[in-house]
Amino acid sequence: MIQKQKGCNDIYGREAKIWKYIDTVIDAIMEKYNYTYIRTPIIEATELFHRGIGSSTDIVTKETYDFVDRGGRKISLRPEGTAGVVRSFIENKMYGDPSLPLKVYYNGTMYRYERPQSGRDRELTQFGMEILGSDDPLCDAEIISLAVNIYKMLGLKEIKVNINSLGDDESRLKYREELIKYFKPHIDELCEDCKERLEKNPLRILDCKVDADNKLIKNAPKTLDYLNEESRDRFEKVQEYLDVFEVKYEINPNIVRGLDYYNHTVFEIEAKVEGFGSNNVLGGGGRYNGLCKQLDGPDTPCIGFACGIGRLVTALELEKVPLPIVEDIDLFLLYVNEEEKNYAAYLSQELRLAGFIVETEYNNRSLKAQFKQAERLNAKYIAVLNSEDLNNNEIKIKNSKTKEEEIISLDAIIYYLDEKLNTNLDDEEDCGCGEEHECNGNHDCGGNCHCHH
RNA sequence: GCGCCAUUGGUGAAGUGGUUAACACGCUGGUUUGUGGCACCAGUAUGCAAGAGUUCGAUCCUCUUAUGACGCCCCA
Repeated sequence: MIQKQKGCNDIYGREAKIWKYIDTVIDAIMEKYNYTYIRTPIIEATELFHRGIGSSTDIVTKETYDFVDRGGRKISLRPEGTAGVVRSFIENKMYGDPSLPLKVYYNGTMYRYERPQSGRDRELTQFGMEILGSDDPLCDAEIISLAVNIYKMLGLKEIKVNINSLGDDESRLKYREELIKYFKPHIDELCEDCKERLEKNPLRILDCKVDADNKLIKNAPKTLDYLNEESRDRFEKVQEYLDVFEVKYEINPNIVRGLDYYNHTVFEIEAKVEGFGSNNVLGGGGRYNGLCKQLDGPDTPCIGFACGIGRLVTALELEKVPLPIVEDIDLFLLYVNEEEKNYAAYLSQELRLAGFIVETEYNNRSLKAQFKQAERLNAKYIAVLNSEDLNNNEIKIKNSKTKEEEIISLDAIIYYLDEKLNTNLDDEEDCGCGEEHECNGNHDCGGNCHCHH
């Protein structure tokens, strides 16, 4: 049997509905914030990622899917979205648009050649947004608050926002040096991984799990102490705007992002819900003012955010967030003979075009089996087509929950269903009492919803 | 790249170095029921991830590979 590739997933059924739902929420809110959708290729020149993300980062040196195409070109599957967006920004000369900043969002598949584990796959879907062409701290705050609002809009409550500032390149370099200077005399007190980090990526030592309680780390110099005045002012400004947006956040000096292109504001949003694996960061981002120039474009200040959809789905499920996912059908049409089957076919089309979710039997199974099928599909109503009834222009409709059965005129069926189904909907809608009561099971919340009836 | 555990039917799974791989659910058919959902009867893995090895004989032992789970590095 041919199996799917390691770390890739087939998404179908209920899970696929959740993914589609998330997409609709994202599209809706991004439209309000006036971000336009951008779609860039999944394959890019390998060089883009080496120059963009940084050739010293693990993500580029050992985690890209690389290949040489038939024309001898070095190609990589994109491991993240920003580099492609910036490439597109430059290549299409979007920087010349007088209406800058450009606000865009993407939503697509990324690939990283990693060992899969909880919350990490080789094929992942990331949604992300970028503002290109503005250095205004308001942009930083907007991106962070927008990210938070998306999580909120989806119904997540247990999230935490961590922010930090790496400062400009000058501050960042100086800090790095100070950090090495600080740890070097104590190298023997660090864990094996940290000894390596000291040269490679000293900032990561601060985030070490083994040495979490190490006094050395707690007393290490903080990024924020090494910001120059300008950087510090801008970080404070970002916080002011965040307060305006009423975003709750924490300053976490240990937030160090993995990609080389970040400077100034960096942030991460983590899931705090019980049960998440060790990878609990839902999304993160930051400012990358140097990237555009690095890729031979004009010096353009930018900021962005990216979020893994897979982890988002996990968070939604762990928090048991009620989702508006349709998992039942309105009507199932049963039949026994060919004449009835023809009518079932005809009627199903009529009712579908009238807006109802209608199913019928395809395999000529026994009536008993058809009833079971109707039950499996969660049909709200069941109609057994009967030649005699049909000749009398009548149809027998049964409510599968109450078991009430009615014989109605065929001409009235649309009106009948409309009334019945909409009545059911009304039961579920807000009735203003604000109380918590038992879920009527008509939607997909696993019985845990807080109905505001 | 490293580590640890796992891989039995549609599903959840029990199990043993040796004739017919337990049980449950599900599914299919039948009986009964004024048209299902209850009950009863019957059927439902020629195979225990793939390959190789040890053995008289392996699903159970060994090795390799693949995949899954989790963790490390790193990261969303």
